[in-house]
Amino acid sequence: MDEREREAELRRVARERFGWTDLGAEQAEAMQGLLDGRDVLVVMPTGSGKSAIYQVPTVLLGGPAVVVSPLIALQRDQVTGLRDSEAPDAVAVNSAQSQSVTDEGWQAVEEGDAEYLFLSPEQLARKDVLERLRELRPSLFVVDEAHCVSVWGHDFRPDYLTLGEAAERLGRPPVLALTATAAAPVREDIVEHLHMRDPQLVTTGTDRPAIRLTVHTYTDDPSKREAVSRWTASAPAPGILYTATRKDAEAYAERLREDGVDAEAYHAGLKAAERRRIQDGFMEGSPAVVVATSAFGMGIDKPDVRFVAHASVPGSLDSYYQEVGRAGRDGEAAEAVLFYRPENLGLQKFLTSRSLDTEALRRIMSTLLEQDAAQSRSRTAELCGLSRRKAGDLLNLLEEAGAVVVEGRRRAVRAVSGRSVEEAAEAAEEVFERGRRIDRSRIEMMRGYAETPSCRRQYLLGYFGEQLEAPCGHCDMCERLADEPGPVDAERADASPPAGEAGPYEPNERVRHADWGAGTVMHMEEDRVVVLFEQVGYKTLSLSAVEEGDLLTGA
DNA sequence: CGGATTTAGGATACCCTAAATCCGGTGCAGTATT
Repeated sequence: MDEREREAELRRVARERFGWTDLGAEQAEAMQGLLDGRDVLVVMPTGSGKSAIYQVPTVLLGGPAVVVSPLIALQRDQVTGLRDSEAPDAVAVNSAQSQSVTDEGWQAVEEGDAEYLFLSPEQLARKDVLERLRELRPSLFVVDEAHCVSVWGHDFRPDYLTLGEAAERLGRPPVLALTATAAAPVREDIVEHLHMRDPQLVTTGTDRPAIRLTVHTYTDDPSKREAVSRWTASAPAPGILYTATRKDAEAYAERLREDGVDAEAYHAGLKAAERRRIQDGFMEGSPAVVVATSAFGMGIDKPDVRFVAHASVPGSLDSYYQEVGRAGRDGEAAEAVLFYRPENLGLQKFLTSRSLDTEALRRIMSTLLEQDAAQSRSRTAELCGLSRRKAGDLLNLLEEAGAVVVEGRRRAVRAVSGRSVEEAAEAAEEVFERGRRIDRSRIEMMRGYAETPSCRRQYLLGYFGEQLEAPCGHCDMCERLADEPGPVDAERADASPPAGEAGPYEPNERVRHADWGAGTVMHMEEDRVVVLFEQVGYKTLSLSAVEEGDLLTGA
């Protein structure tokens, strides 16, 4: 079958089984890649039909799709959605449902009555689950919300880092990773940890032009709180106000209710039933405003959210834009307002300051070196007197450092010979430190966005590796510069070098720094350049200093 | 890292200031307890 016939097949299935008559070019491109047996990384905004990309090809490939989904609530929604349609059925395997439901689910897939199987990464860390999946001969391995690999894998949910092994264990079908936003380091993490091979990248672009970007800066806490409350109370609902802590979520929600706003707090400290009630209510229109920690939002696809405000800075532009992206999905005007105090970055620094048990790291390495054969992860934990969780974290680091390899059949771990315990431990420590440096540099990029003297959107898109040629005209900086009397406004808001007079560096250009090594130019301003270095993360350099010291060379 | 709260201490007779301490986000799964 040639390419044209396959596309016709895809369109036919999309129409007949799913009722979709208009496949987008990017959707079709990604589906074709999968049918060709390729790995595909898709970066597309939520609501643009990412799920279709695996749902349609699964029908043609003749084997179920294994879909990794981070939240049980999300799995439930997707299963229900597919059951209510003409499309093939779906089932989920997780701890929140009874054993009998899970058994029926497995059976349905085994008998061909269901084509999609939703699971968490934790399920895929289980030997029995992998074994059963392998016998199903899955046709696709799909990772939904794939940025979680990078955002959660390194500490919060380490099983995200072993999904690549899991895919291999169950027969290594084509791997599809889906996410709405992913800057370069996040994409690299996804590709590396899912063991993707020469993945095809399909993206529709990150920009959401209808969202107006604004930052308000405050020096003291009380005036910021007052401004947040007032602004939110008068903003057109529905909307989401993000806070950094649970306590703040409660406090702002209460204050807003006093001001007559239909607002409720949402965070992971609430009972499950309460959370569901608030989320469902928000979808239906009440509460009109949800005041939430980062716990709120994944899987929320409400088209008419009119604002997403942040009472405090998040720890990265990745998180910020992920949250902002929940506004204005209907394409109508929406507001993204950040209430900024530089001091609030301190909390984010705390939250990213994990520590490393260097003693346990050495213990694992020396124990593994003493073994004749590869050991399972849990056996390794036992031998070293560590919890499975902690040993797993450390093994992930050692693996990334190349000191430990995972052997196919049992996912068993073995120390690479020829390296001393000390060398291996130091290599793993370096991997850890690199992660910490990158986390820190992400916080600095968040600061950079809040403090940029030029167009916010240009800064934001530059961070995601996309270039906006002219200032957007739809952010507070563009508007501020336009309001000030003076010559040609657009030109003044445009901090990038004038056309025809190209700056010394081009976005996406590879460069090398004397101390920081290799990197990629992400964003240019009149007198500064933002570079993403592989080893130290994002750095903002002054162009004059760079030129004087001859700090950057082409790579 | 910074904000909120508690504790200690000095100076004065009830209170104020400074230092010390604590706390902060995201979910799965499996186990113990009603």
